[in-house]
Formats: sequence, C-alpha cells, structure tokens
Amino acid sequence: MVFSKVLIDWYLKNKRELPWRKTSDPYHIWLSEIMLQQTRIEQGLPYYMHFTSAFPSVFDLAEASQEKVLKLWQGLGYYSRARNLHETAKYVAEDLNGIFPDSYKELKKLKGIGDYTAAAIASICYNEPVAVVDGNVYRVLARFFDIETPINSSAGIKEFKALASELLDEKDPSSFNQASMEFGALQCKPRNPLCETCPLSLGCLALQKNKIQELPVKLKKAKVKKRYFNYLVVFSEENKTLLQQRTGKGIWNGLYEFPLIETEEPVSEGAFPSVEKINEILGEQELSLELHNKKPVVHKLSHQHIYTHFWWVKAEKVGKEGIPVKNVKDYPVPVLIANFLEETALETYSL
DNA sequence: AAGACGGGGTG
DNA sequence: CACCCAGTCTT
Repeated sequence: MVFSKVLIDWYLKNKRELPWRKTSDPYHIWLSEIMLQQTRIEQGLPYYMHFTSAFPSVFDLAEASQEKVLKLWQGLGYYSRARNLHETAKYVAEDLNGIFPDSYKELKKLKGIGDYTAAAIASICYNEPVAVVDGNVYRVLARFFDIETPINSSAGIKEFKALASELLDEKDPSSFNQASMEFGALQCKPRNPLCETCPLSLGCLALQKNKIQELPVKLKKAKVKKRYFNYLVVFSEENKTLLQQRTGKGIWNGLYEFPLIETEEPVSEGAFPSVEKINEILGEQELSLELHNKKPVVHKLSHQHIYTHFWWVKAEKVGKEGIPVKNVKDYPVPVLIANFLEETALETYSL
C-alpha cells in the first residue's frame, strides 16, 4: 500500500471535527493557519471562534482597530502574528478587493505567511500540489524513514520538504497534507505514540530499530534569560492610572502595560526602584510607593523568565495620559498583566 | 545559521 | 524541569 493512501484512509476515519474543516474559504483557512502556528488546536480553537464571530469577513478584520485585534488575540502569544494578520487583512481588503492570492508563490509574499502557511492555504483552498511540513510532519517522516538530520537545520528543512513533496498525493493534496498533520498529532505523538495500532507500523524504520524515542532529532536552543520588571501601578486622586504601549522589537510589541522600570538585578529587599525614573514617568510630585508582592511573580516565556514586582503608587495627578481605572480592562495586555488584574481586581481599589 | 518571539500542556 | 505545539521574521 502506498504511504499517502494509508495516511488518507486513516485520516478519513480518525479526523477531528473542526470548524475550519467545513470550508475551503481562504479567509477562514488563513485565519486558522495563522492562529495555529506553534499553537495547539485546543488552545487556538476558542480564539478562532471569537475572531470569526467578531470579523466574519476579511473586510471586517481590515476595518477593525489594531487595539481590538490585539485584545481578541490576548493570551495567544506571538503577537507579531496578530499585527501581520491585521496588515495582510488590510492589504487584501483594500488592494485585492478582498480576494486572496490563489497560488503558493503569491500567498508566500503576504506578511505572516511563510512556507508552511502558503502551502497549507494553496493546497486546502486551491488544490495546489504543494506539501506542508509542520512539527507533526517532521516527526512522522523522521520516524518512518529513520532520518537523523536535525529538523531545525537548513539541511533538515530542505530534506524533509523534498521528501514530503515526493510522498504528496497530487490528486488530493488537501487531504494528504491535513492527514500528515493530524496523524502526527493523534497517532505518531511526540511522547507515547500509538505504535500498537499504527497503520504504518510495518514499514516504520524507527519502530524496527527501536528509535521512536530518539526521533526526530532537533538542535537545542539557547537557554533562557532572566529579567527583572518593576511595574508602577498608579492611582491618582481622580481614579486614573497609567498604561504604556510597548513598541520596538522586543516581547509584547503593541500590547499595553503599566509604566515599567526594568533593572539588571532584582531590586533588593527593602529598597525602591529608581527615583529618577519614577520622576520621569510621573513628574516631580508627592507620592507614596508600596510594594505589592514581596515575592516576585515569575512569568515564564519560552526564552526568558521575568521576575516581576508590582508597586502601588498613589499620586496626586497622572497628567492627560491618565486613563480611568475602570477602562484598563479594555486594553490588550500581556498575560502577566492580565493575571495581576484578575488577582487584585483593580477597580475595587479605586473607591 | 542562529535568535527572537508567548503561552499552555505533558511526562 | 525539558520538550512540544498546524512557524515566521530578523539579524
């Protein structure tokens, strides 16, 4: 039996019911693919439902404010995806009459659409015979063919793409691609794959050689860095506070947070963050400063650990950038800030 | 070629 | 704690 045939047969019997599998409309497929980049389906699904409800068409998404798009994206991570999504929506709506490009080559030119997503949209929406290679496909192929080339090396990326292209069922690239991924997600799982019931077990080289645990091979990445954040949670006498939008290239670009003083080392016990920086933010005025959490809140990202202290700051005035405390919830914020707001119920302090 | 970029789930 | 997830972009 042919590899692709086994995969597709398995898929037709075992695939999950998912909203984006009921359509081949490129807007919906595109939205789902961007959301699912580096994201589990269970995590992305509720976001997909909210987005398609809030923005039924690419025009609705294009017309929305960046703030609203980021707010709906809040908690999903990799926020550049949301910014690129919005930018591409505006481009498609305004310059392409709302019609997505219909080829792998043209799709890949859009912001936020790389090799994987272009292949996914082209195959699912337009039946173009281009193979997708995502984390699932790497695992399935590395195991079945016993390939030790690191999947995140240049050589590996080329090798696996070429192999997937050879295996691709050109008659039904959509099913083949989705089958490869679904098979990796449900059957050929990273840990404890279901080899006993696997329809490909007879030909699986990793299984024969007892190398399931070792494959695929992946180069290890840099270790996590530590950062020390001090947030100034300001209350003015008019129940206003301060939020700042993050800009630049770092984490959380575009999201809002309380005025931040970052230090190289943790602020030592009993000490305060830099008075100069507080004055920069609030101007010279009478204020009181109180540490909210003695133990730092540790927020863990894949590449950095952030040790956070929140400081209550009572000030007379906050200037014209001040926003009513009750409006804070409308701003897109990192999960670190959202958790703080949730736990402290900020508005109850503003009475 | 190597990093940066989130957050949540799993063993 | 280490690894993974329907990857992409920048340097």
